[in-house]
Amino acid sequence: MKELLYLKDEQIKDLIEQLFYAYRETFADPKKILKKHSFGIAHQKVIHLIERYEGITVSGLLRKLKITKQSLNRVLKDLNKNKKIIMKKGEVDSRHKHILLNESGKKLSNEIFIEQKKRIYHALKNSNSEAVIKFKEVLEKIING
Amino acid sequence: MKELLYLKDEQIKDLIEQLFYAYRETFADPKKILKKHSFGIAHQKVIHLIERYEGITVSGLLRKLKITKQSLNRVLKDLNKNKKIIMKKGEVDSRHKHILLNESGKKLSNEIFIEQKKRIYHALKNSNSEAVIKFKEVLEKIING
DNA sequence: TATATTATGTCAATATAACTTACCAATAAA
DNA sequence: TTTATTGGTAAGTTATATTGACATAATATA
Repeated sequence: MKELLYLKDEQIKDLIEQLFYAYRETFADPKKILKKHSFGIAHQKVIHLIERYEGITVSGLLRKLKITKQSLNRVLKDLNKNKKIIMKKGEVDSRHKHILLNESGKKLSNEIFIEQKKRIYHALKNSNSEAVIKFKEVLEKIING
Repeated sequence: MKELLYLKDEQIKDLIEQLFYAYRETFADPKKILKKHSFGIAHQKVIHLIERYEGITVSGLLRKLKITKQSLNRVLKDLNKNKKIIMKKGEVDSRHKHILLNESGKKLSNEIFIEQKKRIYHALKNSNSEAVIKFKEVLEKIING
C-alpha cells in the first residue's frame, strides 16, 4: 500500500486551512463597497447569484445558499428596499418569483466583482492555464463530495 | 493583447462561487460532532489551529483568525470550561500564554478531522499528484493576494 | 373535483459569531 | 523611564442564521 505524500494527514489539514483563508480573503475584499450600502456578505452572495443566474427563483437561491427562507428573505427585502433588484412573477408557473438585478443592482454587482477579481486574476495570471484547469477540477471534486 | 479563456470574467466568477461552496461543505462536515459538545465552527477553527500549531499564543491565534480578542476569548473560555485545552505561561516571555490540546481535546480534534478528511481525501485520490500540487499553488497565490 | 404538494411570505423567539469602545494589569523593549 | 506588547474583561450592538408555526396562492395528482 503506497502512501502518497499529498494524501498525508498533514497535507490534508494544510489544505483545509488554506481553503478557509482563501475563502475568507476573497469574500472580504468587497467589504468597503458593501458597507457603503449597509450590505454584508449575505447580500454579496445573493447579488452574485442573481447576476450569474439571471431570473433565478427564491427556491433556486435557497438551494444554492443552503440557508432558510427567513434568512434569505431578510436579504431580499434589503435589496428590494434599496432598489437593487426586480421581481417577476413566473409566466409558466405563477408561484415562482424570478429575481433580476436592475441597473443600480448591476452597477453594484460590478463594483463588488472588480474588488474580488483583483485577487483571483492576480493568482491565475501567475499560474499557467493547466494549473488553473487542475485547480477547478479539484475544487469541483471537493464540492461534490 | 491575448485574452486567456481562464482569465475571462465568467471563469473568475465561477471560481469565486466554487470557492464558497468548497469552503462551506468542508467546514460543515463535522457539524454533528461539534454539536455533541455544544461547539460551533468558531471552536472548530480554534481547535484546528491549536492542533496544528501546538503552543500557539493568543495573539498568534488572533493573527491567523483575524477576529477580535473578545470573540476569541469566548471560544477559549468554552474550550477551557469543557477541558479541551491547557494553557502554559511562556518561559521566555511570561506575557505569552501558550495553548495546547489535552488528551480530550486531541481526541475531539481527531474526530473532527476524520469527518473533514473524507471529503478532501476523496477529491485528492481522484486527482493526480500534479493536480494536487497545482491546486495548492493556486490557493497559496489567492491567499497571498 | 378533492386532496396533496410546492412556492413564497411572515411572525416570534432564539442562537452563534462577530463587532465597537473602553479600560486595566503585567511584562518587555526602546 | 517611557512606550509597546500581551492578555483579560465589561457592556452593548450587529450580522447572519436558526426553529417552529402558520398562511396564501398556484399547481399537480389521485
